[in-house]
Amino acid sequence: MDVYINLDFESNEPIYTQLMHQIIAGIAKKELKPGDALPSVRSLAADIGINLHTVNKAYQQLKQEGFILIHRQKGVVINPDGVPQADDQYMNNLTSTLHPIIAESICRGLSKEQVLQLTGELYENFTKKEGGDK
Amino acid sequence: MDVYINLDFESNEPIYTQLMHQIIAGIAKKELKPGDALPSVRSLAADIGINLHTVNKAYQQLKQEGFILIHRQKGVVINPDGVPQADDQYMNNLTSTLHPIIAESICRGLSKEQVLQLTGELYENFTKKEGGDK
Amino acid sequence: MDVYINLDFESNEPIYTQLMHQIIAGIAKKELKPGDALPSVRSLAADIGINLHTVNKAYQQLKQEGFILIHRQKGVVINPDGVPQADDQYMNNLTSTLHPIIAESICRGLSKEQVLQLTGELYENFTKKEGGDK
Amino acid sequence: MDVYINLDFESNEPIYTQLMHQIIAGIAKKELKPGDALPSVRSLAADIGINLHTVNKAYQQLKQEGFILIHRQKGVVINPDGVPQADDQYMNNLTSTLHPIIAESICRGLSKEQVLQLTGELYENFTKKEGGDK
DNA sequence: GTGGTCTAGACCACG
DNA sequence: GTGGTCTAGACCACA
Repeated sequence: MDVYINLDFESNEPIYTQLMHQIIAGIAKKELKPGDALPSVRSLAADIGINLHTVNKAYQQLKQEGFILIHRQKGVVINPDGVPQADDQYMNNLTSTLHPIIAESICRGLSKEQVLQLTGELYENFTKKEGGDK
Repeated sequence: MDVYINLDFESNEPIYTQLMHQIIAGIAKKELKPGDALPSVRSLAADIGINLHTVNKAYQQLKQEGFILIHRQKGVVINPDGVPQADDQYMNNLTSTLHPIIAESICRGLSKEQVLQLTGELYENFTKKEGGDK
Repeated sequence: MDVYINLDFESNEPIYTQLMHQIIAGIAKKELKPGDALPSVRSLAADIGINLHTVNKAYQQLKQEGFILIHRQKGVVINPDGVPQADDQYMNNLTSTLHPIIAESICRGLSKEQVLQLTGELYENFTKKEGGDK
Repeated sequence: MDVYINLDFESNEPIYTQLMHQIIAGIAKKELKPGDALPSVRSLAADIGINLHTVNKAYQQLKQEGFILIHRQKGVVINPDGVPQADDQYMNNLTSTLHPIIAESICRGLSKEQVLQLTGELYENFTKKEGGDK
Protein backbone atom coordinates (compact mmCIF):
# COMPACT_ATOMS: atom_id res chain seq x y z
CA MET A 1 0.00 0.00 0.00
CA ASP A 2 1.49 3.21 -1.16
CA VAL A 3 1.57 6.59 0.47
CA TYR A 4 -0.29 9.21 -1.45
CA ILE A 5 1.80 12.21 -2.23
CA ASN A 6 -0.01 15.51 -2.28
CA LEU A 7 2.02 18.50 -3.34
CA ASP A 8 0.99 22.12 -3.44
CA PHE A 9 2.88 23.74 -6.27
CA GLU A 10 1.55 27.15 -5.28
CA SER A 11 3.00 26.95 -1.79
CA ASN A 12 6.08 28.85 -0.70
CA GLU A 13 7.31 25.66 0.83
CA PRO A 14 9.81 24.09 -1.54
CA ILE A 15 8.56 20.98 -3.26
CA TYR A 16 11.41 18.87 -1.99
CA THR A 17 10.51 19.91 1.55
CA GLN A 18 6.87 19.01 1.05
CA LEU A 19 7.96 15.64 -0.26
CA MET A 20 10.14 15.08 2.79
CA HIS A 21 7.27 16.00 5.09
CA GLN A 22 4.90 13.62 3.38
CA ILE A 23 7.32 10.75 3.68
CA ILE A 24 8.01 11.56 7.30
CA ALA A 25 4.27 11.71 7.91
CA GLY A 26 3.96 8.32 6.27
CA ILE A 27 6.54 6.95 8.68
CA ALA A 28 4.83 8.58 11.64
CA LYS A 29 1.54 6.94 10.65
CA LYS A 30 3.27 3.59 10.22
CA GLU A 31 2.13 3.45 6.63
CA LEU A 32 5.83 3.25 5.91
CA LYS A 33 7.69 0.79 8.11
CA PRO A 34 11.39 0.20 8.59
CA GLY A 35 12.69 -1.76 5.63
CA ASP A 36 9.87 -0.76 3.30
CA ALA A 37 10.94 0.15 -0.20
CA LEU A 38 10.32 3.59 -1.64
CA PRO A 39 9.86 4.28 -5.34
CA SER A 40 12.98 5.04 -7.32
CA VAL A 41 13.92 8.65 -7.92
CA ARG A 42 12.87 8.43 -11.53
CA SER A 43 9.57 6.65 -11.06
CA LEU A 44 8.45 8.88 -8.21
CA ALA A 45 9.40 11.95 -10.19
CA ALA A 46 7.40 10.68 -13.13
CA ASP A 47 4.45 9.74 -10.93
CA ILE A 48 4.05 13.12 -9.33
CA GLY A 49 5.18 15.05 -12.36
CA ILE A 50 8.26 16.79 -11.00
CA ASN A 51 11.91 16.74 -11.90
CA LEU A 52 14.00 13.82 -10.77
CA HIS A 53 16.52 16.19 -9.19
CA THR A 54 13.83 17.52 -6.90
CA VAL A 55 12.97 14.03 -5.73
CA ASN A 56 16.64 13.28 -5.39
CA LYS A 57 17.18 16.31 -3.17
CA ALA A 58 14.38 15.20 -0.86
CA TYR A 59 15.79 11.67 -0.72
CA GLN A 60 19.31 12.89 -0.06
CA GLN A 61 18.14 15.03 2.81
CA LEU A 62 16.04 12.22 4.29
CA LYS A 63 19.06 9.97 4.00
CA GLN A 64 21.25 12.53 5.70
CA GLU A 65 18.79 12.74 8.60
CA GLY A 66 18.67 8.99 8.92
CA PHE A 67 15.10 8.36 7.78
CA ILE A 68 16.02 6.33 4.75
CA LEU A 69 18.89 4.40 3.24
CA ILE A 70 19.84 4.64 -0.38
CA HIS A 71 21.26 1.38 -1.66
CA ARG A 72 23.46 1.62 -4.64
CA GLN A 73 21.21 -0.06 -7.11
CA LYS A 74 18.63 -1.67 -4.91
CA GLY A 75 16.75 1.56 -4.56
CA VAL A 76 15.55 3.38 -1.50
CA VAL A 77 14.27 1.90 1.76
CA ILE A 78 13.04 3.21 5.09
CA ASN A 79 15.88 2.87 7.57
CA PRO A 80 15.52 -0.72 8.82
CA ASP A 81 17.01 0.24 12.18
CA GLY A 82 14.31 2.85 12.63
CA VAL A 83 14.75 6.57 12.67
CA PRO A 84 17.45 8.02 14.94
CA GLN A 85 15.82 8.91 18.22
CA ALA A 86 15.65 12.43 19.58
CA ASP A 87 18.98 13.75 20.81
CA ASP A 88 19.92 17.06 22.36
CA GLN A 89 20.45 18.71 19.03
CA TYR A 90 17.04 17.66 17.81
CA MET A 91 15.38 18.87 20.98
CA ASN A 92 17.08 22.23 20.64
CA ASN A 93 15.95 22.53 17.06
CA LEU A 94 12.44 21.53 17.99
CA THR A 95 12.38 24.10 20.74
CA SER A 96 13.53 26.94 18.53
CA THR A 97 11.07 25.87 15.86
CA LEU A 98 8.15 25.84 18.26
CA HIS A 99 9.18 29.02 20.03
CA PRO A 100 7.97 31.59 17.49
CA ILE A 101 4.91 29.52 16.63
CA ILE A 102 3.75 29.53 20.22
CA ALA A 103 4.59 33.20 20.61
CA GLU A 104 2.25 34.05 17.79
CA SER A 105 -0.47 31.77 19.09
CA ILE A 106 -0.37 33.65 22.39
CA CYS A 107 -0.62 37.00 20.60
CA ARG A 108 -3.60 35.65 18.70
CA GLY A 109 -5.35 34.90 21.97
CA LEU A 110 -5.09 31.12 22.08
CA SER A 111 -5.15 29.72 25.59
CA LYS A 112 -2.62 27.18 26.74
CA GLU A 113 -5.38 24.60 26.71
CA GLN A 114 -6.27 25.34 23.11
CA VAL A 115 -2.66 24.99 22.03
CA LEU A 116 -2.20 21.75 23.92
CA GLN A 117 -5.44 20.37 22.57
CA LEU A 118 -4.51 21.15 18.98
CA THR A 119 -1.08 19.66 19.48
CA GLY A 120 -2.53 16.58 21.10
CA GLU A 121 -5.07 16.08 18.34
CA LEU A 122 -2.41 16.33 15.68
CA TYR A 123 -0.30 13.80 17.54
CA GLU A 124 -3.20 11.38 17.83
CA ASN A 125 -4.08 11.70 14.18
CA PHE A 126 -0.77 10.08 13.35
CA THR A 127 -1.15 7.22 15.73
CA LYS A 128 -4.76 6.39 14.88
CA LYS A 129 -5.45 3.77 12.24
CA GLU A 130 -6.80 5.45 9.14
CA GLY A 131 -5.60 8.75 10.52
CA GLY A 132 -6.99 11.61 8.49
CA ASP A 133 -4.20 13.37 6.68
CA LYS A 134 -4.39 17.00 5.76
CA MET B 1 11.57 49.37 28.07
CA ASP B 2 12.99 47.97 24.92
CA VAL B 3 13.06 44.49 23.58
CA TYR B 4 16.50 43.13 23.01
CA ILE B 5 17.02 42.00 19.48
CA ASN B 6 19.21 38.97 19.02
CA LEU B 7 19.92 37.98 15.46
CA ASP B 8 21.81 34.98 14.20
CA PHE B 9 23.37 35.93 10.91
CA GLU B 10 24.47 32.39 10.27
CA SER B 11 21.03 30.90 10.61
CA ASN B 12 19.06 29.66 7.64
CA GLU B 13 16.16 31.68 8.92
CA PRO B 14 15.98 34.97 7.04
CA ILE B 15 16.91 37.97 9.14
CA TYR B 16 13.62 39.73 8.55
CA THR B 17 11.84 36.64 9.85
CA GLN B 18 13.99 36.54 12.95
CA LEU B 19 13.21 40.18 13.52
CA MET B 20 9.48 39.54 13.20
CA HIS B 21 9.70 36.63 15.61
CA GLN B 22 11.49 38.70 18.20
CA ILE B 23 8.91 41.44 18.05
CA ILE B 24 6.08 38.94 18.21
CA ALA B 25 7.79 37.29 21.17
CA GLY B 26 8.01 40.71 22.83
CA ILE B 27 4.28 41.15 22.38
CA ALA B 28 3.59 37.66 23.69
CA LYS B 29 5.59 38.44 26.82
CA LYS B 30 3.79 41.76 27.23
CA GLU B 31 7.09 43.56 27.06
CA LEU B 32 5.49 45.31 24.12
CA LYS B 33 1.94 46.49 24.77
CA PRO B 34 -0.73 47.82 22.42
CA GLY B 35 0.07 51.44 21.59
CA ASP B 36 3.78 51.13 22.44
CA ALA B 37 6.07 52.85 19.99
CA LEU B 38 8.67 50.91 18.00
CA PRO B 39 11.90 52.41 16.68
CA SER B 40 11.77 53.83 13.19
CA VAL B 41 12.99 51.69 10.34
CA ARG B 42 16.14 53.77 10.07
CA SER B 43 17.07 53.82 13.72
CA LEU B 44 16.39 50.13 14.23
CA ALA B 45 18.41 49.24 11.16
CA ALA B 46 21.27 51.37 12.45
CA ASP B 47 21.01 49.94 15.96
CA ILE B 48 21.30 46.34 14.95
CA GLY B 49 23.47 46.95 11.95
CA ILE B 50 21.33 45.53 9.19
CA ASN B 51 19.92 46.78 5.94
CA LEU B 52 17.03 49.25 5.86
CA HIS B 53 15.15 47.00 3.48
CA THR B 54 15.37 44.13 5.92
CA VAL B 55 13.79 46.07 8.77
CA ASN B 56 11.23 47.46 6.37
CA LYS B 57 10.28 44.03 5.15
CA ALA B 58 9.77 42.80 8.69
CA TYR B 59 7.65 45.84 9.57
CA GLN B 60 5.55 45.57 6.45
CA GLN B 61 4.82 41.96 7.13
CA LEU B 62 3.97 42.61 10.77
CA LYS B 63 1.66 45.40 9.63
CA GLN B 64 0.05 43.15 7.09
CA GLU B 65 -0.64 40.59 9.79
CA GLY B 66 -2.08 43.23 12.08
CA PHE B 67 0.62 43.28 14.75
CA ILE B 68 1.64 46.88 14.19
CA LEU B 69 0.50 50.10 12.57
CA ILE B 70 2.77 52.26 10.51
CA HIS B 71 1.84 55.94 10.52
CA ARG B 72 3.55 58.13 8.03
CA GLN B 73 4.75 60.65 10.55
CA LYS B 74 3.84 59.24 13.94
CA GLY B 75 6.08 56.24 13.43
CA VAL B 76 5.49 52.63 14.22
CA VAL B 77 3.30 51.41 17.08
CA ILE B 78 2.00 48.12 18.33
CA ASN B 79 -1.58 47.80 17.17
CA PRO B 80 -3.56 49.72 19.85
CA ASP B 81 -6.58 47.50 19.26
CA GLY B 82 -4.52 44.46 20.04
CA VAL B 83 -3.47 41.74 17.66
CA PRO B 84 -6.24 40.23 15.51
CA GLN B 85 -7.46 37.13 17.23
CA ALA B 86 -7.21 33.68 15.74
CA ASP B 87 -9.53 33.11 12.80
CA ASP B 88 -10.10 30.06 10.67
CA GLN B 89 -7.32 30.93 8.30
CA TYR B 90 -4.84 31.31 11.12
CA MET B 91 -5.90 28.03 12.66
CA ASN B 92 -5.44 26.28 9.33
CA ASN B 93 -2.00 27.77 8.92
CA LEU B 94 -1.09 26.81 12.45
CA THR B 95 -2.25 23.28 11.86
CA SER B 96 -0.28 22.83 8.67
CA THR B 97 2.77 24.34 10.33
CA LEU B 98 2.57 22.00 13.29
CA HIS B 99 1.71 18.94 11.22
CA PRO B 100 5.18 18.09 9.89
CA ILE B 101 6.84 19.10 13.14
CA ILE B 102 4.76 16.66 15.12
CA ALA B 103 5.19 13.98 12.48
CA GLU B 104 8.94 14.15 12.90
CA SER B 105 8.72 14.20 16.67
CA ILE B 106 6.75 10.95 16.51
CA CYS B 107 9.32 9.37 14.21
CA ARG B 108 12.04 10.40 16.63
CA GLY B 109 10.30 8.58 19.42
CA LEU B 110 8.83 11.44 21.45
CA SER B 111 5.73 10.46 23.41
CA LYS B 112 2.60 12.55 23.32
CA GLU B 113 3.32 13.57 26.89
CA GLN B 114 6.80 14.79 26.00
CA VAL B 115 5.47 16.88 23.15
CA LEU B 116 2.70 18.36 25.25
CA GLN B 117 5.07 19.10 28.09
CA LEU B 118 7.54 20.88 25.84
CA THR B 119 4.74 22.85 24.26
CA GLY B 120 3.28 23.74 27.63
CA GLU B 121 6.63 24.86 29.00
CA LEU B 122 7.24 27.07 26.01
CA TYR B 123 3.81 28.59 26.43
CA GLU B 124 4.38 29.29 30.10
CA ASN B 125 7.75 30.87 29.46
CA PHE B 126 5.98 33.65 27.63
CA THR B 127 3.39 34.30 30.27
CA LYS B 128 5.72 34.24 33.25
CA LYS B 129 7.18 37.52 34.44
CA GLU B 130 10.83 37.63 33.56
CA GLY B 131 10.33 34.65 31.35
CA GLY B 132 13.72 33.39 30.32
CA ASP B 133 13.89 33.79 26.59
CA LYS B 134 16.90 32.66 24.69
CA MET C 1 46.01 35.63 -0.88
CA ASP C 2 43.95 33.12 -2.72
CA VAL C 3 44.21 29.40 -2.88
CA TYR C 4 44.95 28.09 -6.29
CA ILE C 5 42.47 25.56 -7.48
CA ASN C 6 43.79 22.81 -9.66
CA LEU C 7 41.26 20.45 -11.10
CA ASP C 8 41.80 17.36 -13.17
CA PHE C 9 38.84 17.01 -15.48
CA GLU C 10 40.10 13.64 -16.69
CA SER C 11 40.13 12.13 -13.24
CA ASN C 12 37.56 9.66 -12.01
CA GLU C 13 37.29 11.73 -8.87
CA PRO C 14 34.24 13.95 -9.16
CA ILE C 15 35.02 17.60 -9.65
CA TYR C 16 33.08 18.65 -6.58
CA THR C 17 35.17 16.22 -4.52
CA GLN C 18 38.40 17.59 -5.92
CA LEU C 19 37.22 21.07 -5.07
CA MET C 20 36.45 20.01 -1.51
CA HIS C 21 39.86 18.43 -1.16
CA GLN C 22 41.62 21.54 -2.39
CA ILE C 23 39.78 23.73 0.06
CA ILE C 24 40.43 21.32 2.90
CA ALA C 25 44.10 21.25 1.90
CA GLY C 26 44.09 25.05 1.97
CA ILE C 27 42.76 24.96 5.51
CA ALA C 28 45.32 22.34 6.52
CA LYS C 29 48.10 24.54 5.20
CA LYS C 30 46.66 27.54 7.00
CA GLU C 31 46.37 29.36 3.71
CA LEU C 32 42.72 29.53 4.62
CA LYS C 33 42.08 30.58 8.19
CA PRO C 34 38.89 30.55 10.26
CA GLY C 35 36.77 33.51 9.25
CA ASP C 36 38.37 33.91 5.82
CA ALA C 37 35.96 34.58 3.00
CA LEU C 38 35.66 32.21 0.07
CA PRO C 39 34.59 33.29 -3.41
CA SER C 40 30.90 33.20 -4.16
CA VAL C 41 29.48 30.17 -5.89
CA ARG C 42 29.09 32.06 -9.12
CA SER C 43 32.47 33.75 -9.20
CA LEU C 44 34.37 30.60 -8.31
CA ALA C 45 32.45 28.65 -10.91
CA ALA C 46 33.30 31.28 -13.51
CA ASP C 47 36.95 31.42 -12.41
CA ILE C 48 37.60 27.72 -12.78
CA GLY C 49 35.21 27.25 -15.65
CA ILE C 50 32.75 24.82 -14.15
CA ASN C 51 29.06 24.91 -13.48
CA LEU C 52 27.85 26.81 -10.47
CA HIS C 53 25.91 23.79 -9.27
CA THR C 54 29.12 21.81 -9.03
CA VAL C 55 30.69 24.49 -6.86
CA ASN C 56 27.51 24.66 -4.86
CA LYS C 57 27.58 20.94 -4.21
CA ALA C 58 31.13 21.15 -2.91
CA TYR C 59 30.22 24.10 -0.69
CA GLN C 60 27.12 22.39 0.64
CA GLN C 61 29.10 19.32 1.58
CA LEU C 62 31.84 21.33 3.21
CA LYS C 63 29.18 23.20 5.14
CA GLN C 64 27.56 19.98 6.20
CA GLU C 65 30.89 18.71 7.53
CA GLY C 66 31.50 21.92 9.43
CA PHE C 67 34.38 23.32 7.39
CA ILE C 68 32.59 26.40 6.19
CA LEU C 69 29.56 28.53 6.92
CA ILE C 70 27.28 29.84 4.24
CA HIS C 71 25.80 33.16 5.19
CA ARG C 72 22.58 34.06 3.51
CA GLN C 73 23.87 36.84 1.38
CA LYS C 74 27.22 37.56 2.92
CA GLY C 75 28.79 34.73 1.05
CA VAL C 76 30.91 31.86 2.26
CA VAL C 77 33.47 31.83 5.07
CA ILE C 78 35.76 29.31 6.72
CA ASN C 79 34.12 28.22 9.97
CA PRO C 80 35.28 30.91 12.44
CA ASP C 81 35.09 28.42 15.30
CA GLY C 82 37.50 26.15 13.50
CA VAL C 83 36.77 22.77 12.04
CA PRO C 84 35.01 20.21 14.26
CA GLN C 85 37.68 18.10 15.90
CA ALA C 86 38.01 14.39 15.36
CA ASP C 87 35.29 12.37 17.05
CA ASP C 88 34.70 8.65 17.21
CA GLN C 89 32.79 8.60 13.98
CA TYR C 90 35.56 10.39 12.14
CA MET C 91 38.19 8.06 13.55
CA ASN C 92 36.16 5.06 12.44
CA ASN C 93 35.81 6.49 8.97
CA LEU C 94 39.48 7.29 8.85
CA THR C 95 40.34 3.77 9.90
CA SER C 96 38.15 2.13 7.28
CA THR C 97 39.51 4.49 4.67
CA LEU C 98 43.11 3.70 5.51
CA HIS C 99 42.54 -0.01 5.93
CA PRO C 100 42.45 -1.05 2.25
CA ILE C 101 45.12 1.46 1.33
CA ILE C 102 47.55 -0.05 3.78
CA ALA C 103 46.56 -3.56 2.80
CA GLU C 104 47.57 -2.85 -0.78
CA SER C 105 50.80 -1.15 0.26
CA ILE C 106 51.75 -4.31 2.15
CA CYS C 107 51.01 -6.48 -0.88
CA ARG C 108 53.15 -4.16 -2.97
CA GLY C 109 56.04 -4.79 -0.63
CA LEU C 110 56.23 -1.51 1.22
CA SER C 111 57.77 -1.81 4.66
CA LYS C 112 56.12 -0.30 7.69
CA GLU C 113 58.89 2.27 7.76
CA GLN C 114 58.27 3.29 4.17
CA VAL C 115 54.57 3.76 4.83
CA LEU C 116 55.18 5.76 7.96
CA GLN C 117 57.78 7.89 6.25
CA LEU C 118 55.48 8.72 3.34
CA THR C 119 52.66 9.51 5.73
CA GLY C 120 54.92 11.67 7.85
CA GLU C 121 56.24 13.58 4.86
CA LEU C 122 52.77 14.27 3.60
CA TYR C 123 51.78 15.51 7.04
CA GLU C 124 54.77 17.79 7.24
CA ASN C 125 54.16 19.23 3.80
CA PHE C 126 50.97 20.74 5.11
CA THR C 127 52.49 22.26 8.17
CA LYS C 128 55.55 23.71 6.48
CA LYS C 129 55.44 27.28 5.24
CA GLU C 130 55.35 27.31 1.47
CA GLY C 131 54.45 23.65 1.57
CA GLY C 132 54.72 22.15 -1.90
CA ASP C 133 51.31 21.05 -3.08
CA LYS C 134 50.84 18.19 -5.45
CA MET D 1 41.45 -21.92 4.24
CA ASP D 2 39.06 -19.40 2.88
CA VAL D 3 38.82 -15.70 3.38
CA TYR D 4 35.58 -14.55 4.86
CA ILE D 5 33.87 -11.99 2.70
CA ASN D 6 31.97 -9.30 4.51
CA LEU D 7 30.07 -6.90 2.33
CA ASP D 8 28.13 -3.83 3.37
CA PHE D 9 25.37 -3.37 0.85
CA GLU D 10 24.45 -0.01 2.31
CA SER D 11 27.88 1.47 1.92
CA ASN D 12 28.69 4.08 -0.67
CA GLU D 13 31.65 1.96 -1.63
CA PRO D 14 30.77 -0.12 -4.69
CA ILE D 15 30.41 -3.79 -3.96
CA TYR D 16 33.05 -4.81 -6.46
CA THR D 17 35.49 -2.47 -4.71
CA GLN D 18 34.68 -3.96 -1.33
CA LEU D 19 35.28 -7.39 -2.77
CA MET D 20 38.64 -6.33 -4.17
CA HIS D 21 39.64 -4.84 -0.84
CA GLN D 22 38.76 -8.00 1.03
CA ILE D 23 40.82 -10.14 -1.30
CA ILE D 24 43.73 -7.75 -1.12
CA ALA D 25 43.44 -7.74 2.66
CA GLY D 26 43.52 -11.52 2.58
CA ILE D 27 46.76 -11.41 0.60
CA ALA D 28 48.25 -8.82 2.94
CA LYS D 29 47.48 -11.07 5.89
CA LYS D 30 48.98 -14.07 4.06
CA GLU D 31 45.71 -15.90 4.39
CA LEU D 32 45.90 -16.00 0.63
CA LYS D 33 49.29 -17.00 -0.72
CA PRO D 34 50.73 -16.91 -4.24
CA GLY D 35 49.30 -19.83 -6.20
CA ASP D 36 46.27 -20.27 -3.96
CA ALA D 37 43.05 -20.89 -5.82
CA LEU D 38 40.11 -18.55 -5.59
CA PRO D 39 36.49 -19.59 -6.10
CA SER D 40 35.14 -19.28 -9.60
CA VAL D 41 33.12 -16.23 -10.53
CA ARG D 42 29.94 -18.24 -10.45
CA SER D 43 30.46 -19.98 -7.15
CA LEU D 44 31.65 -16.87 -5.37
CA ALA D 45 28.71 -14.89 -6.69
CA ALA D 46 26.36 -17.61 -5.52
CA ASP D 47 28.07 -17.88 -2.12
CA ILE D 48 27.77 -14.23 -1.22
CA GLY D 49 24.58 -13.64 -3.11
CA ILE D 50 25.63 -10.97 -5.55
CA ASN D 51 25.56 -10.52 -9.28
CA LEU D 52 27.97 -12.42 -11.53
CA HIS D 53 28.99 -9.20 -13.20
CA THR D 54 30.01 -7.72 -9.87
CA VAL D 55 32.35 -10.57 -9.03
CA ASN D 56 33.67 -10.53 -12.55
CA LYS D 57 34.41 -6.83 -12.39
CA ALA D 58 36.33 -7.26 -9.15
CA TYR D 59 38.33 -10.19 -10.59
CA GLN D 60 39.09 -8.36 -13.83
CA GLN D 61 40.38 -5.37 -11.94
CA LEU D 62 42.47 -7.52 -9.61
CA LYS D 63 43.90 -9.27 -12.65
CA GLN D 64 44.64 -6.00 -14.33
CA GLU D 65 46.56 -4.85 -11.25
CA GLY D 66 48.48 -8.11 -11.11
CA PHE D 67 47.03 -9.57 -7.94
CA ILE D 68 45.51 -12.61 -9.59
CA LEU D 69 45.64 -14.67 -12.75
CA ILE D 70 42.56 -15.89 -14.53
CA HIS D 71 43.04 -19.10 -16.51
CA ARG D 72 40.31 -20.06 -18.82
CA GLN D 73 39.91 -23.58 -17.45
CA LYS D 74 42.17 -23.72 -14.43
CA GLY D 75 40.23 -21.05 -12.65
CA VAL D 76 41.44 -18.11 -10.63
CA VAL D 77 44.64 -18.10 -8.62
CA ILE D 78 46.63 -15.60 -6.63
CA ASN D 79 49.52 -14.49 -8.81
CA PRO D 80 52.17 -17.20 -8.23
CA ASP D 81 54.94 -14.70 -8.88
CA GLY D 82 53.62 -12.51 -6.12
CA VAL D 83 52.05 -9.12 -6.46
CA PRO D 84 53.90 -6.56 -8.58
CA GLN D 85 56.01 -4.48 -6.28
CA ALA D 86 55.54 -0.75 -5.85
CA ASP D 87 56.60 1.27 -8.87
CA ASP D 88 56.59 5.00 -9.46
CA GLN D 89 53.05 5.02 -10.71
CA TYR D 90 51.82 3.21 -7.65
CA MET D 91 53.69 5.54 -5.35
CA ASN D 92 52.17 8.54 -7.10
CA ASN D 93 48.72 7.08 -6.79
CA LEU D 94 49.30 6.28 -3.15
CA THR D 95 50.50 9.79 -2.52
CA SER D 96 47.51 11.43 -4.13
CA THR D 97 45.19 9.09 -2.30
CA LEU D 98 46.73 9.86 1.05
CA HIS D 99 47.03 13.58 0.39
CA PRO D 100 43.42 14.62 1.01
CA ILE D 101 43.02 12.12 3.84
CA ILE D 102 45.92 13.60 5.73
CA ALA D 103 44.78 17.13 4.96
CA GLU D 104 41.48 16.45 6.64
CA SER D 105 43.11 14.75 9.60
CA ILE D 106 45.17 17.89 10.16
CA CYS D 107 42.08 20.10 9.98
CA ARG D 108 40.41 17.86 12.52
CA GLY D 109 43.25 18.36 14.92
CA LEU D 110 45.09 15.05 14.74
CA SER D 111 48.77 15.32 15.58
CA LYS D 112 51.42 13.78 13.39
CA GLU D 113 51.99 11.22 16.10
CA GLN D 114 48.36 10.22 16.17
CA VAL D 115 48.30 9.75 12.43
CA LEU D 116 51.50 7.74 12.43
CA GLN D 117 50.32 5.62 15.30
CA LEU D 118 47.03 4.81 13.63
CA THR D 119 48.82 4.01 10.40
CA GLY D 120 51.35 1.84 12.18
CA GLU D 121 48.69 -0.07 14.07
CA LEU D 122 46.78 -0.77 10.91
CA TYR D 123 49.96 -2.02 9.27
CA GLU D 124 50.75 -4.32 12.15
CA ASN D 125 47.25 -5.74 12.20
CA PHE D 126 47.93 -7.24 8.81
CA THR D 127 51.25 -8.76 9.70
CA LYS D 128 50.23 -10.26 13.01
CA LYS D 129 49.07 -13.86 13.05
CA GLU D 130 45.37 -13.94 13.73
CA GLY D 131 45.29 -10.22 13.16
CA GLY D 132 41.90 -8.94 14.20
CA ASP D 133 40.30 -7.64 11.07
CA LYS D 134 36.86 -6.14 11.12
C1' DG E 1 17.15 -0.73 -14.60
C1' DT E 2 19.31 2.20 -10.58
C1' DG E 3 21.59 6.40 -8.51
C1' DG E 4 25.70 9.84 -9.20
C1' DT E 5 27.61 13.60 -11.65
C1' DC E 6 27.76 17.55 -14.56
C1' DT E 7 25.94 21.05 -17.35
C1' DA E 8 22.70 24.85 -18.44
C1' DG E 9 19.32 28.19 -17.89
C1' DA E 10 15.48 30.10 -15.32
C1' DC E 11 13.12 32.40 -11.42
C1' DC E 12 12.86 33.79 -6.67
C1' DA E 13 14.10 35.34 -1.84
C1' DC E 14 17.23 37.92 0.61
C1' DG E 15 19.87 42.07 1.89
C1' DG F 1 24.83 41.19 -5.86
C1' DT F 2 24.13 36.59 -3.09
C1' DG F 3 22.40 31.70 -2.44
C1' DG F 4 18.04 28.57 -3.00
C1' DT F 5 15.01 26.13 -5.90
C1' DC F 6 13.36 23.92 -9.98
C1' DT F 7 13.64 22.25 -14.51
C1' DA F 8 15.88 19.68 -18.30
C1' DG F 9 18.88 16.76 -20.62
C1' DA F 10 23.23 14.25 -20.83
C1' DC F 11 26.67 10.66 -19.64
C1' DC F 12 28.58 7.31 -16.51
C1' DA F 13 29.13 3.68 -12.85
C1' DC F 14 26.90 0.02 -10.78
C1' DA F 15 24.37 -4.45 -10.43
